[in-house]
Amino acid sequence: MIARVIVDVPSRQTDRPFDYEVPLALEGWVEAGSRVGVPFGGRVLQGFVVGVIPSEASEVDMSKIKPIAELLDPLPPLRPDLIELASWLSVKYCCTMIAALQAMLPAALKGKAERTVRLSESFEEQEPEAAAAVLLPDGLREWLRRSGPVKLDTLRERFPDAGAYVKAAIRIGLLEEQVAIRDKVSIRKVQTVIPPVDREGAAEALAAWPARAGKQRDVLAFMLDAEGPVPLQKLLADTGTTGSTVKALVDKGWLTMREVEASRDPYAGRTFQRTEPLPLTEGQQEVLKWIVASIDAREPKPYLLHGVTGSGKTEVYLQAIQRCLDQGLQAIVLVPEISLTPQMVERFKGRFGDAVAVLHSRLSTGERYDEWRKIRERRAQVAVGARSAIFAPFESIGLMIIDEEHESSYKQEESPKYHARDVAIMRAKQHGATVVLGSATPSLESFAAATAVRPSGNNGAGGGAPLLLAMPDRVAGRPMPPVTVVDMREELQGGNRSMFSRTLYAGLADRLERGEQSVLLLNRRGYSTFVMCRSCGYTAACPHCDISLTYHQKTRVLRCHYCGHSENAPSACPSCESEHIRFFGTGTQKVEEELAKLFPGIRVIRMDVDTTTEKGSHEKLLKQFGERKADVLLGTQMVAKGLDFPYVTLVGVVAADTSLHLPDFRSAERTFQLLTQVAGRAGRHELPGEVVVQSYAPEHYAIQTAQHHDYDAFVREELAHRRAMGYPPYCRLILVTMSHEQLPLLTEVGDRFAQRLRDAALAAGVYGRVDGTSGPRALDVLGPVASPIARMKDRYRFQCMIKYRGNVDATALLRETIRPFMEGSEGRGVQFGIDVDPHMIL
DNA sequence: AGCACGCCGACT
DNA sequence: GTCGGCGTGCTC
Repeated sequence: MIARVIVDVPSRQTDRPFDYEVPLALEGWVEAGSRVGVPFGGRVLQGFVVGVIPSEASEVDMSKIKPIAELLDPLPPLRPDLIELASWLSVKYCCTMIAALQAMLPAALKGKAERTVRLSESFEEQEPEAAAAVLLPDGLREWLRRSGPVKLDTLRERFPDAGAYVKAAIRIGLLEEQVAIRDKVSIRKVQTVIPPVDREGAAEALAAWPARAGKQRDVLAFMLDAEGPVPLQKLLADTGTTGSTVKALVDKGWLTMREVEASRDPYAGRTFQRTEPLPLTEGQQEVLKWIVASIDAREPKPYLLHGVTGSGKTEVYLQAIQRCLDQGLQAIVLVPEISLTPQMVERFKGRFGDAVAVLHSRLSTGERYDEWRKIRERRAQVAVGARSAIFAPFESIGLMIIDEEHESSYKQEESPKYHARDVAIMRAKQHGATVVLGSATPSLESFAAATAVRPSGNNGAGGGAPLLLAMPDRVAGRPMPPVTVVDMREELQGGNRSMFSRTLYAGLADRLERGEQSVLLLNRRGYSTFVMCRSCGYTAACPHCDISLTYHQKTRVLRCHYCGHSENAPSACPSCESEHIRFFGTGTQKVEEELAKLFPGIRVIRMDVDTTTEKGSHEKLLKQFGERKADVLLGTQMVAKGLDFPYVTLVGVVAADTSLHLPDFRSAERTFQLLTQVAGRAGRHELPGEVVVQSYAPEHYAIQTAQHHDYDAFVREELAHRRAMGYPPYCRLILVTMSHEQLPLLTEVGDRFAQRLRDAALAAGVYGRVDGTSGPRALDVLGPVASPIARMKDRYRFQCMIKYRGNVDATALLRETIRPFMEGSEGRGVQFGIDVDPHMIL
């Protein structure tokens, strides 16, 4: 048999299956989805089997075909549907197959070759002369004799000069070399102790136990009470002994030890209060009815659930999932990374217990792998996680929920640059599953699709337009909090030069007096600290990238976000030697100082990049705030999402329009979403809430509509703008980024590439302007222009924007045009990056 | 991506 | 005259 293998080489030239012979010993074990080690161009690599065919069906010359070196997992990590999904991903997002496959699997399964050497056992005796000719340095041979197989890397570390000897020794067979794929983490093994088989005998022995071996007696007594194997760690902890005591009992034959597989459970030791389904409001019932009917019908159907903040979407999710489980189907819940807090996990674990696997980036590689295996081995039926959990290897999915559907974290910014929403809709087709996109502020793309305003001829994931479901009311009839918009220009004219308007100041003072809490949002992107000289205007920039360096207060180091370059912070300006060099803070620091000045003794928790880099710090800060250990929670975007504290009665937005005027067509949408989300943090419980929004452009529709909690009005305005400007959802975009070390070469290749693309579009009869008034089918190529970050890692960057609408297979056109640039001499080393449906235009 | 094979500069 | 620079080209 021949296995068709995708090898782990992230290059377009190797982006196709290679044929390998399945050794007789592995026949029946190697199947589509298996992970294998294969020889490839003089080394051993990891690869994924995407198909197994009879030997005669291979089109490769027999003499070229090598055998598979090893099989890496007993159970293939990939299911057939995931292989199919990977092909779809690689086509839709123009990425390599290996990148698509790897995106679906936990990092633990990215094994690398490890080379080991060991002394040949018989060689020295049989060929003493040859052995003598390769006099391995003193100590090296002795070391090898003692330690058995040794990692080549380790050997190089300890004997840096031994290279030539080792090579010669391998050549004549004195040393044997072995190459195997080694995973980043392995399946965790735990020692367990097994109770005595002869319980009566043990009991008798115990009765007559010598007094001096008291510890052994305790251990044996403990084990007699045990019903089954006891983990060694637990036994030691419970009896207060050490390993030697147990070992003595093992040696005497009373106990035996065994190694068993174990999971690293990130929630070990935590018990989750079992919760029962809550009674639903009429609105919730109506929505649930639709979803349940859809799950039962097992037809792939997407729903857009537009529910205002506090309308009880999560309870609907929980009951829909229950329906799935009752039907023997599995469910996936996606939550934005930032809101995947312990409270969120608790709601799912509380309802479904051990059937829940949790997948998020804060887990260690090993923990993630174990949670993933719970799914693969059918020990879990519900996956709750961030973006990549959409690839959970379930067998038959009934429901996929994407909560806070509008969140940009569902778009992956590295290759493959997929959007979890599109993947969900594709998987739904494969499984006959229902998709629920939930949000208080649905993305314009989803809303437009659900209301049939979309570019004609959807060539995306397809699956039909989502049906719009609405939950316009908060549970228990709680009102939306009133929003006051303060015109900061008037404040300034009125003589108030502080960053707080009189309204916000009064609000804060009032909460302090009443012992209630406030949330302050500083809506600011690119909130990192940077260094500037106040005398000459010098700013510290990365020598490899066109970007300012970020100042890290703790280590007093300047670091580049893009390439990792770091240097010590200067004490004087490197340009003019002035000492007026300043570290400009995040803005939140400034607000914090101002608060301390205005309200002496105020307790502030600041949440921004500086205070949340440490693991778990995010949760710790929120916990403190929840315990009312602070009066004000001050932060960036991250305070807007999913928080629910009963004593928060005031939400202030310090400067609402800082995100409004970014050169990005989504800036109004982002601003509206942020304001609406943050406003939803107030008055979620008995105490009524209030929101104060400070702005220099209070008349802007994004702010006006957010003030009135009027999503529909916002969408109307925004859609009109998008139509006029010819932006999504009235067209689709593909961003092509090109980079090279040499600028002239890059501009030349870039221009030619754009021209080729226009020619191709012209030949296909679709070339034309794309805006609100253009015809039903058109594709336009804008640029190339210098990227907003014009240089990164010593490479210049240019980009082209492809805009198209209607039934145009733009990715196919792009792939065909790009091929000669990638493979042939035409590209001349220019690197191409493709982002389909980009989110970051900047 | 690596590693090999292949043509032109600074060394024993 | 050789060692080695990294420029193309292939990997089942």
